[in-house]
Amino acid sequence: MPELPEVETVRRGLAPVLEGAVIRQVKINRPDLRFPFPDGFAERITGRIIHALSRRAKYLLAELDDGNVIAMHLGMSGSFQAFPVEQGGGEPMGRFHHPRSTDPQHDHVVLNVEKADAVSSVIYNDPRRFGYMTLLGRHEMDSHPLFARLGIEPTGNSLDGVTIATLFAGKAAPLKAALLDQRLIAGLGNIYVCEALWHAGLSPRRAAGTIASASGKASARSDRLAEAVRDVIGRAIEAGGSSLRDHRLTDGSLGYFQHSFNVYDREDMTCARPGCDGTVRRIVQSGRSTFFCPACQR
DNA sequence: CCGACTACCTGCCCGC
DNA sequence: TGCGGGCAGGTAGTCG
Repeated sequence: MPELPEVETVRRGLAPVLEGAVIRQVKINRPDLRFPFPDGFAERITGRIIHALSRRAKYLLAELDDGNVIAMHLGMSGSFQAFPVEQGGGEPMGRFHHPRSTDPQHDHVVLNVEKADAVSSVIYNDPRRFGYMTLLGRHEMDSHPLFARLGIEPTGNSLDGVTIATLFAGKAAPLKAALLDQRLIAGLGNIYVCEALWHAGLSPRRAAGTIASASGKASARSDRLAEAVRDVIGRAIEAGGSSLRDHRLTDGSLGYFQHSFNVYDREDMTCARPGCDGTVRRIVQSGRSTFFCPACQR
């Protein structure tokens, strides 16, 4: 599922429930996701207060009051949903499968949290288990292997034509691969790379090093690409991400950016660019589908 | 170092 | 209806 816009959507959905909440109970339904949970994971986060829920690239970060950070990656199929828990009667805090969970088989982690006397269950579901969670010290963030080599965020103003020209200078790899490389720009995935290249009118097969001017500085191409990336990511976040298959917001509703796709999953359809009569093609690059219009993406 | 490829895991969809 | 193959939003590890 999730690229940066989906993770940011999850963060915005969970923040009101988690920020300022105390973790009352943690249930881990299996020893591992993609990687084993750290030793004592459940015990070490139980009783902690979550000061802030932030995001770096495709990682969700729960910053705890003891200086540790829970880093969570959703892999391909991870999702969170938050449910209010009725209090009084029964033992709601002890419940693992929430009655409203639609896929209890893959509910791997349940956090019961309390904030202002309201109790919520926050459930992590992940059928393919490519996601993972770990716990690290706040001050380890810059040196930790998961984060040390992450590139710049594609949001805000940090990504401009100069930056992207510099990052891609001398690269023989195709633009598609360079944009997916988390060490250069962190947070893009298959969908939004395809969409950004379409908006920029650039071929996914073009060598990344060729978007700079002859002197290696920013060019019309690098400016266009930087703007396309920022614009696609920004609009996708506003739309609540893209809901393919199973991606849902934390309240169970659907994002709607998939209705704004111009090339992704549109093989054989006519190019959406006004005045272009090209046909969207699907090719495979480094083992992954790329969708693009050969007529207007050069 | 770079770039291409494989593996990880489950579910779904399509064609036969 | 059942079955095999291909495909899926990510990335760590390996290999040339």
